[in-house]
Amino acid sequence: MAERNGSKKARTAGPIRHGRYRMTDVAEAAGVSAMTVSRALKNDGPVSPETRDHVLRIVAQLGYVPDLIAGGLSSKRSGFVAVLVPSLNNPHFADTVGGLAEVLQPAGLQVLIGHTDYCPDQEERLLETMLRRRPEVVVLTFDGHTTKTRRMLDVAGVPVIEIWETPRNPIGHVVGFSNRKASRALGGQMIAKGYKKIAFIGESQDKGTRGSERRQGIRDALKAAGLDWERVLSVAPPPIGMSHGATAVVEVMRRWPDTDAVICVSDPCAFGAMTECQRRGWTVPGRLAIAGFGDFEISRCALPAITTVAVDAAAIARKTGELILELRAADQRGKTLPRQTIEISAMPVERGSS
Amino acid sequence: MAERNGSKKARTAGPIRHGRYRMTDVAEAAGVSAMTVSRALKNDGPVSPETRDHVLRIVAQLGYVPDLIAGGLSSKRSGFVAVLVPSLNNPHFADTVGGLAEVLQPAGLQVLIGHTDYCPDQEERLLETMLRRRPEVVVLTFDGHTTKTRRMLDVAGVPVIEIWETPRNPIGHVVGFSNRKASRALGGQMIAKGYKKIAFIGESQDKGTRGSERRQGIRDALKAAGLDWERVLSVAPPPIGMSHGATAVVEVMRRWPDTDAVICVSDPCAFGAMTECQRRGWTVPGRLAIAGFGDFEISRCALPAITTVAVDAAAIARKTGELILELRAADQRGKTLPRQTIEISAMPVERGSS
DNA sequence: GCATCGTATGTTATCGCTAACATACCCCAC
DNA sequence: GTGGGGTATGTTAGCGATAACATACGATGC
Repeated sequence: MAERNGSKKARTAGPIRHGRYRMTDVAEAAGVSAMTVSRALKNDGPVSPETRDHVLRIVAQLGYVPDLIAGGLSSKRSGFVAVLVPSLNNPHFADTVGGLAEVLQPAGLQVLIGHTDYCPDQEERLLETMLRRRPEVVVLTFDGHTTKTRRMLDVAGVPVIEIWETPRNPIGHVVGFSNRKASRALGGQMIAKGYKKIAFIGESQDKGTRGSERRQGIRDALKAAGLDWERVLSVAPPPIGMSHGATAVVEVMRRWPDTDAVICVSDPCAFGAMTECQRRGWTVPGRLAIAGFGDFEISRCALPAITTVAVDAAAIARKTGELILELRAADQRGKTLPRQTIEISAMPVERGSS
Repeated sequence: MAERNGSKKARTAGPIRHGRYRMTDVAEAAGVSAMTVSRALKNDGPVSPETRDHVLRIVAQLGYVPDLIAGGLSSKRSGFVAVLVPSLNNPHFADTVGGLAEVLQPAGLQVLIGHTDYCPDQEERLLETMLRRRPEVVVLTFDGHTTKTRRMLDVAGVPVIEIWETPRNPIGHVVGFSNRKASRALGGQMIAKGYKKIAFIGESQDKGTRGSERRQGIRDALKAAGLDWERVLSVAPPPIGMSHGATAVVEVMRRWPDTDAVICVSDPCAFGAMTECQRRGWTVPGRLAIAGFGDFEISRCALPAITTVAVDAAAIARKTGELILELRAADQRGKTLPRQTIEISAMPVERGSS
């Protein structure tokens, strides 16, 4: 591949291999000014259809790819949306991120993804890194923010959306639901079915996480019904998976042998608990009822299917995407939107495991 | 929050809310030049320790966040690594992306993630979008690239790493394994155990995907053993999940009632098939043996545990990360690395389901 | 027929940072 | 004491695009 940039002084081959051409190269080849090329590419300003077509033909011919780093510096619009999730390896967050990306792509926005590993300090570090890219919106998944995190967001003056929970003390907009209330509803349903010795398997060091809210929701339900609410086992820091559920359920039965139902902080954990029961010959739901949270594919497919809380996860991505586009449109007109709180549905679903 | 940028002419509040300060603001406050601030922040050039500390103190005090858009334009290093995966909602790819991000973060590199939905055209579109950000390395998950995709990569002159497969016609570096060979080994093992009527449940329209390689691997094994290799069911376009496995296994038994083993393109699919068998009272592995691919958590936890192919997924992320850092270091010294092909282990694991 | 307007294009001046070069100063050797 | 070489800093000139302003020209109205 010969160097074709002879027109100007020879360019050094820097670490970024430049898409061979710059906008001025295209302009020269098309016999117009760079500004006209810019307008033709963005299809916004006034350009005659013939000029536009001509320019685009040259662009295609050369294989010119515009440089958004330069464009962003000049236009002051990075085209980035920063999205922080606790973990990518969680179908819910993966779907949320994927859904968001799909909504934003047509609008020319790109998602910058980061995962915090459920650690506020990691969130802080990651956010700082991302703010250097001047995102136009920041999306956070409720995770207990540090003081510095809040300060950075404040200083940056960037719109913030918190999702997957309705935080007590929100930073900006919210698209989510109350994990505590949803969990309480699930607990209420189990109690209504007649279970009386209900245990909860959850995560340790879960300050600020959804898991902590869910634990409290179950406790709320048990207390309200006057039942024993001490049967809480905190296994390990989030996220806990199937194998944690398996070991935890054994521990629960060792500590509180008369337990008749176990509610887990999430579906994978519940699945692990259930298979361990089956392995040991404890029938589900005969000897022990099981419930999870989240309505993952595995809960629907397991045998028996697992009682859980179904969250309208697709709606979170969709509504968040729409809100981002609105925020951006408002900003373009120099306005700011008032704080929005969008409630997402999360309902218990009774299945064979309870 | 009052506007504090009075020093120069009043700045318009553009769509990107500027972190209040620019490097010159910091320089002014510290009584040094912008260049010194830049050097202090990057900790590379010659700066006296006292100056450095002083500058960093001012930076912290003001809450200054450097602008990488401007920095990237000037230095010609975007700090981006573009990573394309078929789907985020797949524990393997999620872990790969997560692992990569962790390796690259300390080096100041940021991952730009995109998902292709197993569609070459989407890959092409996504790649074009990403190339506008001038990534320093592009990571692709083998997926059957379009001609234009290959051309764009060629023109961009950016190093490419293909992962999770060893493509026949690689674009650049490779970190992966042969899905076909691994699958063939699994098939061989099933045959050795005595299964004779083996069916395969896979994906339709799977050109260029790992699924297609796996199907061929099973066929290779069956042909080599002189067994019937026609029992192949292509259910739906990738990715197929648990529910597809469930419906497919029923269809397999309807078409070929004497089938004694079913190998699925992936573990979730195998799990779905297995639970459906159990639901119908077909014992696993008594009536029907089941195997999957990938060694997902679910295969280890299911009852019985599912025979599968264990891929050293963590190694893919680690080796790819290391290769990226090497490529970058080489580039910094103006060199290019010769094409690397790094082989990852992928071995059949026999479990209770077969 | 001339002022007025709107459309299509070009010109200029940044955007915020860093590479490359320039300078100032200090220390040491001979 | 003078030259050479190092270290710490400053100055200048872009990086490649776009916003904002300037211009050219044809159409329209009276």
